[in-house]
Amino acid sequence: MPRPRHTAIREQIEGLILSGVLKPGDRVPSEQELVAEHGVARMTVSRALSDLVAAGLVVRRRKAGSFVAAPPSEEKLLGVPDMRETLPGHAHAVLKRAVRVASGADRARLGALPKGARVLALLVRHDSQGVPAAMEDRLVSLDAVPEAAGESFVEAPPGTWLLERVPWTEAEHRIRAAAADTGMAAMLGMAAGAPCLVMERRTWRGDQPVTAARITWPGDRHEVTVRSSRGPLRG
Amino acid sequence: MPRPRHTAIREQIEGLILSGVLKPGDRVPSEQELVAEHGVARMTVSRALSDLVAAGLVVRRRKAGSFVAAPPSEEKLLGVPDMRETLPGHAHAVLKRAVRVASGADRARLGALPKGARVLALLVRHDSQGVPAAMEDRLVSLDAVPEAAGESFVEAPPGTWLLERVPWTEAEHRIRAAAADTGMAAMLGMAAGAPCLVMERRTWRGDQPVTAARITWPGDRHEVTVRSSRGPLRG
DNA sequence: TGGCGCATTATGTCTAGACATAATCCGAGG
DNA sequence: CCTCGGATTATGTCTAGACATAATGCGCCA
Repeated sequence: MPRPRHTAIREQIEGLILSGVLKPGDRVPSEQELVAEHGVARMTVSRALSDLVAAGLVVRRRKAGSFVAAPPSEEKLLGVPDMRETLPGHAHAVLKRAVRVASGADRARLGALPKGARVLALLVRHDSQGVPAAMEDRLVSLDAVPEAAGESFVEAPPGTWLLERVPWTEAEHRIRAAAADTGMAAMLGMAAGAPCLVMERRTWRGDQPVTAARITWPGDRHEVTVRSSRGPLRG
Repeated sequence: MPRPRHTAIREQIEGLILSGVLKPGDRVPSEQELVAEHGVARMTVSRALSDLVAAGLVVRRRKAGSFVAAPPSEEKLLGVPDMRETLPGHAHAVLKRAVRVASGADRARLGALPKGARVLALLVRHDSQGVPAAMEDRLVSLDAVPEAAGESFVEAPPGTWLLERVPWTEAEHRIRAAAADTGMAAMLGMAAGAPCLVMERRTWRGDQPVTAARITWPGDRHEVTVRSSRGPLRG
């Protein structure tokens, strides 16, 4: 079958959003404009926009128009709540911060990077009411997010900061249990060898790696929740 | 706005699928039939069916018709692979099997059950190439799945068996790290106190609890992977 | 009996209209 | 300057057609 026209229209707008040309809150072309641009009936562009709504990339408001949707909260991405929202009395401290040319190990964590690409490496401790709650060891590709090089991450922790700025297309989480080594145990105020929940999260924009984070939680202080549902749908 | 007609049509079919009247592989009414039944234009029922396809409840084949989709594999539910597919040389053994009236503890795990409801309690060990790989402690509500009472679970482990038969609408996973107690350590062939990944999965059909499983993996032999993506969409 | 090709059929996409509805914009009146 | 209400506008839904396409299955022919 020839490629449906509504698919072409949808992909054009997807491209604008995922490439960053259109940012959250920006207006996307109205039905009228798309009808004129592509020379199709209104139902056809309506279908394209409806599909984008279903995918969560676009929100539409009568009379106002169609807009790029805010990216889903980390909460929705996986049950991993945004730390600032969930941990009571959350604070964080940036323990290390370095910009460097990606090493072999960095490449292994982030995936295919161009030769000589620079990365930002961060080590952050998250506290809840003065008690250490998690350690975050993160790499950010400066190819994908150049503006991260000038960010101190004092205001917002890197997870939150990135999620607000960088549109992503793909995310992977790997969760395992591990025993705390002595360094980790000291930083988290727990016994060496005690069980920890280790989560590695990687995100991509298209084929381009964006960030890789390893977050370690004391096993007795945290759990990850994932909820999924199958129909009835929104609507 | 008055309730859209395509929504009413969609929900009618959703109801047939989720209530179990239509099972995976069954034919759903054709566009023609729905047009005649509801007195609407074909595009309207087409929209309803398209939404069901997007939700993964229905698959459509030209000339053949529309059919109830096979439920997603456990693989897709969460990155938790179906044990039979992923563990090389998988075998399982039912260690305990009991039918009883739900106790207070059973109620706490499964959620709201009618008074006097019966449950099936199972304890299953999963092996990979002769080595213990996981312990599964599961409750099944016999209100939701009466046919489970007569099933031995020798052929297929309970997770696989249930997934093939019971349509679900909601699933929740909680993942945490814990130290193995002596009993668990003995059954899994690991040291007491060693880290384990504990996953509790609960599923519902509508408001009705279906099953609750607690699966314990040795921390060094397993990890859970979750992948999510945001557009480009299928199609 | 067996295999091939074509008619049939259900879905997939699209059009050019129509009316409904929510929300914004803007002007009139206070 | 502020507020209320109506005109405007973009989206939401729907119709009655149309043509395209894939796949089934039947009949024809060997």
